[in-house]
Amino acid sequence: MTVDWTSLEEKWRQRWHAEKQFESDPSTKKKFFVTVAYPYPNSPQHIGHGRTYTLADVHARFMRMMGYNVLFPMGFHYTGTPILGMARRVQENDKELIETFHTLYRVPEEKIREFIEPVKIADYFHQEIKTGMIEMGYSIDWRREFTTIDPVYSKFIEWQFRKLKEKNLVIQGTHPVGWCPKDQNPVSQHDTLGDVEPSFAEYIIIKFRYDGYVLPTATLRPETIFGVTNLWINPDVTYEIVKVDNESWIISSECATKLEFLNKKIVRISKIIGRDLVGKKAKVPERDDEIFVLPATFVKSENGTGIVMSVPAHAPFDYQALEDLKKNASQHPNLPVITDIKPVSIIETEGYGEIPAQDVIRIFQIDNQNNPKLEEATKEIYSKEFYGGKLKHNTGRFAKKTVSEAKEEIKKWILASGNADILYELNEAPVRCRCGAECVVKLLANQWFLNYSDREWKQKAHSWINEMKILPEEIRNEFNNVVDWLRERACARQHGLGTKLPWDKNWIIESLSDSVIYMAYYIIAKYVNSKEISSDNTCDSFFDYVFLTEGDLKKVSSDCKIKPEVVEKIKDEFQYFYPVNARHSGRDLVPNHLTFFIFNHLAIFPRKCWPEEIVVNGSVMMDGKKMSKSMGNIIPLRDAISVHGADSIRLAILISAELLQDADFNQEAVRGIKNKLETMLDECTKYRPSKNIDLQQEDRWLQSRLQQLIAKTTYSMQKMRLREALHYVLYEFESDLQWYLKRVETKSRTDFSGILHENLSARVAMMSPFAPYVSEEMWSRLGNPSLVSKSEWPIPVERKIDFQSIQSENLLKLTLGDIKNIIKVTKISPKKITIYTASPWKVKAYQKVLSQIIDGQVNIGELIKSLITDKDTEEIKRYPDFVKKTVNDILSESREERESKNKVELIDEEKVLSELHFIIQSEFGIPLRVFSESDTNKYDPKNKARAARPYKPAILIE
RNA sequence: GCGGGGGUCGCCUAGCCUGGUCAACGGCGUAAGGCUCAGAACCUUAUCUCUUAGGAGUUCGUGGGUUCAAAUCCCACCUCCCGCACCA
Repeated sequence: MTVDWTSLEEKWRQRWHAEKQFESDPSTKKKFFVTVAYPYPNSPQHIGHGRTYTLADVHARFMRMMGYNVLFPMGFHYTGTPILGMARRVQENDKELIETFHTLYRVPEEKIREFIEPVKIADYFHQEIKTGMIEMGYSIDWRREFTTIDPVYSKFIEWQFRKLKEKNLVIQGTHPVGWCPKDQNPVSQHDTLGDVEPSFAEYIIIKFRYDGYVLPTATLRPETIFGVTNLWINPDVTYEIVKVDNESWIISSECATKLEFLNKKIVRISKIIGRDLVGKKAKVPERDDEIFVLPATFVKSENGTGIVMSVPAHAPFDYQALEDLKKNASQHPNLPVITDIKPVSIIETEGYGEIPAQDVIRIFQIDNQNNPKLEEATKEIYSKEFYGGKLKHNTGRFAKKTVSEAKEEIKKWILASGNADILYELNEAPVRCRCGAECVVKLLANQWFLNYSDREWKQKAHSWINEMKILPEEIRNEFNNVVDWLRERACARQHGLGTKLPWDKNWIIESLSDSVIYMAYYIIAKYVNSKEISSDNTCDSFFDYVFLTEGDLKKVSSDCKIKPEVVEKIKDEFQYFYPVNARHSGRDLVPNHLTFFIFNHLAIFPRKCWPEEIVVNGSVMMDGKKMSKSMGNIIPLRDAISVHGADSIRLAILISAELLQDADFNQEAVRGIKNKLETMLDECTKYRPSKNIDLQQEDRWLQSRLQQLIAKTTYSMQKMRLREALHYVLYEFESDLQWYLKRVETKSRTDFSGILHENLSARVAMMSPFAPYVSEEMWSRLGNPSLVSKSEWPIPVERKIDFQSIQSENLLKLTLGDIKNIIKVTKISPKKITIYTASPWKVKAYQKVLSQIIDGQVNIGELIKSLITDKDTEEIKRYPDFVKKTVNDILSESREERESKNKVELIDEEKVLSELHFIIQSEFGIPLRVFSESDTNKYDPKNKARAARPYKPAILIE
């Protein structure tokens, strides 16, 4: 039978919708508030996105069945810059992007044309993603939907930021960014040609002085000031004399431009050619001596200031330039000093000699200053010395410090005396903006930051992280690490969609900062959507009242012009649903969003509203490979749904890995699951409830197993070990069913329909959070008029577990297995089979051994001793192997099994095993006889009976 | 470099915290058989090596150690992946 998944899903979706299944309002029930990080609508969602949402949905559905009033809402994060960049690219007719919209995302032509407007892009993918979520069967309360550019949301964010500012957690500072001088805008990766991330490094400008002028050099290694022997200047470059904040600097003209963007006041005075400076003497700051300015061709005007300080002992370029100069000393008759210049070693590093620069130059076989390998040599020595180097005695008070710690101190020291400054330099210059202009680094003045460096705030975050529930447990430590290294974070930018900073309208609140407490807004959104409140009503006192229960109801009501009962209702709803009970997200959000989420909740809300639990999941791989556009292996979720159906996808994603692992999605697995579901669905029409049958052993067994499976599945669900839970529901149930059917069929029974119905019903109920659509269908085919998503999660009943039957059926299975094994190994075709159960004294001995093992005694010698002293079991002497084998038998079973056997005490093996003849008869068509080892009249031609042990009968096959 | 997570029987994965349940779950793949006109699907069985009696041997990145007992605990090493910021 083939199933029409599309219409099956549609049918149940409509019923859920009609019955308002997932809309939740405050009630007298316990609540459970589960949220997921909302999507950024700049593309349709793919299988990978589906994982987090599916996980959260399963959680929501499970808790609903456990009797909670579950709220699972969804919003859309419009704030941010990527959509802006995309709109610009559409306007510029970017072929690649339009092609992606066309073929991969299948956006209609007329829509693409609208995409020059950023909000249209967001709106389009918003609807696309929402439809996908509905199709996936997510049990979302859509009345609470919103976007982050809704006016009321902005009011809410303004409130949030005023609160943070009141608490001094928003501070102001200066911050460098990649910048397009033409667009007058910061640039990120999306804005550059070739999508280069405009990264930059901080250089320290060190001011050497000559004749009233400053000769600045830029370096990454301020600590090497102690090893400077000379300056390098390019004799052929024309430098500029520039007034920089009341000093006269001699720098390249490129450098002058860079400085302008770093908020320096620049006045260009005149020019000077490099060679005119050669041979001059410059004063070294912080050192009471002078050095010569020497010529070098490796010096480029576009790098740094165009002047370089020379540290030949530790910088390969400098060493080589000096060597080159010495070789050609005859060409510089006016510079007799050059032969006297010697490298000054100031850092010692394991693996290097006195002059590390010389060492690397030898290793890299470099012979002149224009050799490209010098770059590599420089990098190597830099990193080795930075992490492993120590400053020598000739570095004053910094002696003996490691380079990594001294660097920062020395920088501060020189800066403090006014002999240094800071220059930012793009790492991979030139970086070009999409508009074509070359990017620079701009120092944005008065940038706003969230002060995650705040000691007290960090402390608070740490202690809550240690207290809250975090799944999986392994990730808790990572949160603590993040809190430790987090520092000030820019929380506003100058372009993008979003809310303006309330006290400084030039800034827009950045997207990772306006998405940290929005779960509270889901309560508000319902009333915005129902038009009961609007942005005219929502002032700070309203939020104070609803979220913090601060202020006076009457005053709030008149301030906001909302009826007091409405204000009160909203407040009560918030107070009912908050805190967030579970927040789900991918692990990529641990170092940012999830941690900010904790920080901000602690800052703004009272203790009772702090989030209770975070659940983190890994990502999804496609056939073992990372998903990426360039690999072309991104499958839009909606495409996958139309091919495989939502349920199969949900199961495939969840069953392939535990929480934190990357899940692998592959087509074969999905198909397998789909077939399995179809078979199961078929089964659900076969069985009907029935009463009053005579329960046989296998019936009691199946019922007991059901209880055990319910207990195990429930436990796994509570730990969010969904793979494991699914495993029980899909596979362990299956194998139990298989055995049961074999048993009843070989016994030619016809009265078991009710038993299977009971079993299947529980199974379907437990499957419904995972595969909601098909479970509804199964549920209804099993004869239930109501919805399974509204049903109760099965409760395991311990007293329904009959350990006797469990042991009995196990004995049958094991014995059957042994018989098959013997037949396989001996390759005989059996004519008849005889089974011998162990003598009563062996059973006694077994029980003694078992109970002693449970008490922790595994020493075989001790066990034998205690058995011999007991008259009932003294016969053990004649069977030296018995104890060892029995101990092994017992140890090779689970603790559970042992306990269970210990509880049962003894089963009548002879009686149990006689049941086996049904199966033997049906499978081999031969007779089976059972004797006790102690039966003196037994048929035992090969003397096999003596090998019998409890739970391990002896077997004779002829 | 710092921080985090891995390396398991063809592939993907579970087990590791709390040592004996482990030749190690399950899925995929492969092979044989059943069902079928045939196929798909489904079901059964097998899938480290050896074995004419239910057994034995060698395995869980490598090398040591602890223990009656180690995939699991400890130490060292090799190796792969991810994050390191103003970007969602």
